[in-house]
Amino acid sequence: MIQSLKGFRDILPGDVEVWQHMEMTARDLFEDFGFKEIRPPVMEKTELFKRSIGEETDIVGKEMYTFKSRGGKSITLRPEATASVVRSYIQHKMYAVEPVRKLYTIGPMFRSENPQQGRYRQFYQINAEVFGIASPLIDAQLIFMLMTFFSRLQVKDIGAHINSLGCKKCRPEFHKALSVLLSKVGDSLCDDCNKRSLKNPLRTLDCKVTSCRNALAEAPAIVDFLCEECTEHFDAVKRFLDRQGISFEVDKQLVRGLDYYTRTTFEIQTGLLGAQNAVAGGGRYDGLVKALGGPEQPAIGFAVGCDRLIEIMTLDKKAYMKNPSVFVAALGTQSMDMAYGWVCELNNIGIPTEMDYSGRSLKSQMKRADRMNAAYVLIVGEEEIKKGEAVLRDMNTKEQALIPLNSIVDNLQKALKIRNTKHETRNNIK
RNA sequence: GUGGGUGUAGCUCAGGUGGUAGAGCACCAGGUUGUGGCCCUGGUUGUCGUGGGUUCAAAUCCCAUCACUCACCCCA
Repeated sequence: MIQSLKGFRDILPGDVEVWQHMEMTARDLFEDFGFKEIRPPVMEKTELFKRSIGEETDIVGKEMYTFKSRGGKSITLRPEATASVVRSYIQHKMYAVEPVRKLYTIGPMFRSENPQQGRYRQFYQINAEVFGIASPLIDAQLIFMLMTFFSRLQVKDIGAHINSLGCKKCRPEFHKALSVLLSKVGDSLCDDCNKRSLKNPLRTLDCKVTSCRNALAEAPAIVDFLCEECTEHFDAVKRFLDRQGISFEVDKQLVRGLDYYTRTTFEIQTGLLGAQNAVAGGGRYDGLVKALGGPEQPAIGFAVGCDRLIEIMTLDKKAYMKNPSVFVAALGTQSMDMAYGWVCELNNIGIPTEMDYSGRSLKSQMKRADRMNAAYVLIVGEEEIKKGEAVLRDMNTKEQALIPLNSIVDNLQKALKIRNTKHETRNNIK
C-alpha cells in the first residue's frame, strides 16, 4: 500500500468543513479590514529565502525542501509566505500604483522537520502583510484584527505576547551588551547557545535549556536599549492596544526566528498545544523590501498556523456539515428513471438532493436518508406512478403529503423555502 | 538530526508465562412481503505494520525496518 509521505496528511470530509469555515471567516474579516487576496506560487528560487529569512536560521539551514530544477537552478518549496509576497510586491511594482498595500494569502508551506503535535511538513498558514505604513497605528490594528479573528472563531486560552527588537540603529548597542554577557557565562551555556552566541546572539534569549535560562536571567532586555524613535513606537503600539481593550503581555524573551524582523514582534500563544504554543506570530520588517531589491518601504505582517488553530477551535464539526435537503427513494426501474431527472434538476437549482443508485429496499433507503440527515424523503414507487402522486415525508415531523408527479420540482422548492424561512426566523429571534 | 511510547477488522481496543485471532461500534441483510432513529437475529471484513531470525509451532520471543505519536531542536 502506498501511503502519504511522513508529515504530509489528507484533510478529509468531516474535517474539511471546519477548515472551510476558518478560511471563510478569515476572508470575510480581512476584507472588512481592507485586505486583498494574493496567491503567490508555492515554489521560488532558493536565493529568495536565503536572502529574506537569513542564511543562519534553522529554517534555511536545515528545514527547506530544496532541489535542482531540470535546468539546474536551485528551487525551494516555500517554508513561509512573507518572502514570496514581498517578492511579488517588488516584482509588480505595487508601490508605484498605490503606496499602501494590504495583502493576505492562504496556503500550504513546507518544512522538513520531524512532525509532532501541531507540526507537519506540509502545513497551512494564513498570512496578512501591510506595506507602506510606518505608523504604530497599523501594528496595533493588525494585532487587533488578529485577535478579532480568534474571537470570531471562539478560540479560548490564548494570549498576545509582544516585544520590540529595535532597529538597525539601536540593535548593535544591545548586541554589544549581550555579547559581553555571553562571553562571560559561556561555560554554563549549552552547545547550541555557544554556537548561537557567535552567529545569532539574539536567539540565545529564548533557549529552553535551564542552565541557559539561569545564566541569562540577568541578560539585558532589548527594550532597555531601544533608541528614542523605537521606544516611542513601542509605547504607541501598547497605547493603541490598550485603547482597543486588547490585553497583552510584554515578553522580553520573545525573539523571532527569522532575521528580517525589526521593532514590533508578537506571538499569540496557547496552553493547549504542548510544546507548539504559538498559533500565530509576526512583526515588523522595515528593511526587507529594500533588502530584496525594492524601494525603502516599511512593512509588517503575521502568519497564523492553521493546523494549530483548527486543533484549538473545538467547534462542533456537525454544525458545519452540509446535509441533503431531499432524498429521493425510488422503487423500481421506472421510478428510478424519473428520480434521476428530478435529482439532476434539483441539484442544478441548488437544492442538495440524493438518491439510491442500486435499487435497494425502501427500508434501507429510509435508513440511509436518515443517516445522511436528509430533511425530506420523496417516495416514488409503482403505486405512486399509477396515482400520479408521490409521497413527500418530512423526516422531523413524520408528516407525509402527496404531490403531483408533474410538479415535483416546484413543490419541493416551495416546501424547502417555507422550511428555510422557519429556520431563519428562529435564528433571528435568538 | 536525537530520544521515549505505540502499531491486531473501517474505528476504539482485548488477546498472563509461544499452540496460526476476539469484543464493542460501524457496515449489510432479515424480523416489519413499501417507511428512518429504539430493539432482536444473522452476516461480511484481518497478509496481527513490513522483512528476517529462534522454534515442531510466533500476534506473543529476538533483530532490523517503516509508519504513527510525544518530546528535544526550531517554529505557525
